Amino acid sequence: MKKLKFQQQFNLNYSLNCGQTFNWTNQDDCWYGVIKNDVYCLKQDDNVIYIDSTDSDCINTMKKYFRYQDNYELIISCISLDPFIQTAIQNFSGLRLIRQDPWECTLSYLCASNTNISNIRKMLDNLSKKFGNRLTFHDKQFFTIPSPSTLSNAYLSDLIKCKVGYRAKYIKRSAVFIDQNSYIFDELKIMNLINARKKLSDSCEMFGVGPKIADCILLFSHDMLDSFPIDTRILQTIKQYYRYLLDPEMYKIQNDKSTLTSYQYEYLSKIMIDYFGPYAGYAQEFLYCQYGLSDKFTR
DNA sequence: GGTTGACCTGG
DNA sequence: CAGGTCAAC
Repeated sequence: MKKLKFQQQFNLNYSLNCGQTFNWTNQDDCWYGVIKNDVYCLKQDDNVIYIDSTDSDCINTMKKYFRYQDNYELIISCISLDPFIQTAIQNFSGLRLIRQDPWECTLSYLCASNTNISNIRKMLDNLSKKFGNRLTFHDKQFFTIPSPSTLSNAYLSDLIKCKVGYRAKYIKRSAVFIDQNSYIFDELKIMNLINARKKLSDSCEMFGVGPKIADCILLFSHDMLDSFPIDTRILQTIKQYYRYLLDPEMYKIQNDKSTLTSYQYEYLSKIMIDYFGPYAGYAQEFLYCQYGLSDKFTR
């Protein structure tokens, strides 16, 4: 059992359970999860997390994963720009962005289109059980996220057995591409957000990755903290609380079709990033969580 | 270039 | 209807 003490605010439950990552489970008063080829068991007490793991270097892994070096106070003060987000920040104080492995993140969000969080969890779980490696820890079974190489060799029919539906062909094709071109993730890291998003979403090789999923990949696994993914929740939030930021021309976004055209997406993204600044991605995560709260009361 | 409908699956 | 994207107008 090792300890990691955070100097600034940190909340493990919010960070693991806010819809950024989908392969952590809470069992026996402990968060269990797999990163690459290791199992981690995490508990929080005040600003300390207690780590039990198969990874001998787990402290450093956790520091990276939970963005230990981010200046949390500074980031929060930069995005605390209006009463609405201030409320969200208070409600989810200690929520942090997570730095995921690029492929694990890509696979997760390939599963995420037009479905809900519990279903994303199930799809990833099915894929890991069928194609991942089995690990045993604390007398429990865990499975690694399957590699691009494994999934590139998978039959479409076996992917479909994992209940991923029409996403099977996205997963297969993207796995084939990443298996042979894994350097693309390094190329993306030195690009700016606009170009990186374009490269990911325009590439027909990254089949199934549009602008929204591209933004998630860039925010959660490429350190692009200005990325501001716009999903249905965020779109509703913008309509309700940030409409005043939009050009009058763009008011037509009010028509209640839930999906955005790529043009509308890029426009809204620019507006929100201009507003929230270089840490817009943190703002997005607070707004996403806040919507989860208010949704239950207003609908 | 901007719209529209189909799409696996589960609650 | 849910953390969207693709293919056809």
